[in-house]
Amino acid sequence: MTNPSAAVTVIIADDHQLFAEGLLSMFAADEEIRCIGKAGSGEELLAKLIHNKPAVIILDIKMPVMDGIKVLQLIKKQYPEIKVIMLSTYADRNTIQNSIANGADGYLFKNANRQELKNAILGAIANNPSFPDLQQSMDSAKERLKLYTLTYNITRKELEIMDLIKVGHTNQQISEILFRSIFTIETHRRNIMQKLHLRSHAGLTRFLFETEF
Amino acid sequence: MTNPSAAVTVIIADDHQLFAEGLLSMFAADEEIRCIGKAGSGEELLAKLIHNKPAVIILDIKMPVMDGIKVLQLIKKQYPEIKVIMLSTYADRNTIQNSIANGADGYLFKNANRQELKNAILGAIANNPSFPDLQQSMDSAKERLKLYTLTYNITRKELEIMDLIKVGHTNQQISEILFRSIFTIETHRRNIMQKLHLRSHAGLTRFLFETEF
DNA sequence: CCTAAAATACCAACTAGTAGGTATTTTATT
DNA sequence: AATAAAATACCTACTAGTTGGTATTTTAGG
Repeated sequence: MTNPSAAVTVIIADDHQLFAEGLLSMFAADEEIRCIGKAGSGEELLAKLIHNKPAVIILDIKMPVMDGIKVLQLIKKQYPEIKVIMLSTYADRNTIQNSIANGADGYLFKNANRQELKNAILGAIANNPSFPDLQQSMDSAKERLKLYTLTYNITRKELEIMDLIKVGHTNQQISEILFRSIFTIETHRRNIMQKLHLRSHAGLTRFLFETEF
Repeated sequence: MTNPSAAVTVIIADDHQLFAEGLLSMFAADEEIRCIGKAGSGEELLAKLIHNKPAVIILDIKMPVMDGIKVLQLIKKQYPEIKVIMLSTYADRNTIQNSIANGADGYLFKNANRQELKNAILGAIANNPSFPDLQQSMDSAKERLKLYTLTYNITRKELEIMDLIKVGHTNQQISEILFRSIFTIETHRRNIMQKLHLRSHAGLTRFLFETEF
């Protein structure tokens, strides 16, 4: 280490031990980043913070019982000086905006790479928060469409509706959001289910989450 | 390294780069295990295997487009000598049994720790596959019940029904599985939704997946 | 410009789940 | 043995989603 005192201290909160331990080893040899702990739940993290305050927290959004956004709120209320980077498996516009609204200092996907995570950490302490860019989101949406088109022949509109179904909207709500007749939405939905070989709404929701759609 | 030639070669297949890279660094300093690659999808993995055969593959079950079980089948068909350890976020009895039926050499949860993963890898090459134990599953079910009871006051029966809902069963099907009246299931479901402050089936399914229930 | 695919819209009959009730039986705990 | 919680069961009216049709308009590609 060239300058150990300058290393950014980090705590990782993720309910998957393997993931948390992986990140720990990832930065074990890093001079700029020093992981000083991990937590398997929001509760555990908050307890740890009482005696051990890092510069940055890497916070998984999807955790049992207390979700990441709630934990973010509590941290920012009690320790506004600690930077928090949210980690998520997928891009939900709502969650991203919620994170921003609650003072997160970054938002990263789990399929980011090591360098991107490091940049996010260093960016956070430099008051340079990084969030998924609109343009980039569009690109990944295109990627996804291409993928789904190839395997299931899902069209642009169908994908759009799948997103809205995943967020939990009913056909009625979707029809209002898209300014279309509910019959149109029903038709799209029917086509989606046919293409994915599904038979029920539950099956569709299941598919959307299981494939990390 | 005391004996480099004896190191078990491993390839990791997971669509989350951070996770895969984390595991790579995790065993970077390990003498017994040598990670020789990673893949972000089933397709990428299969392509890699043509020129680069490891002793063990660590295979995430939940991957876009081609799911882990399908990948497992293809691997075992073409390269029966390669050991495959399945990785999953949660314990779905069906998936575990499917993995066993298709010749997997182990099944691990993502909230296992480093040592458990290492044991699974070494166990796999020693023809000593490790799968979630029935007794252990029961214990984790109890843990989960305790957790949900504390936060939401979910009862044993309600938890049982939540499991069946998650798998995609309708009230009718659940009533047949449990030999109970459909009215009973409806009542339970209503109580579940009330306790979790949810208003629709979609919301419930969403909850079940988002909280990694 | 033509054409095929995609998106739009509608109808009717049906199945599944929700909401607001009530009420009995079973099980666990003092 | 008393009691409280949990599990069971039923009814009605209602909302949401499914299925099997049909048909028109828009859009993108050759």
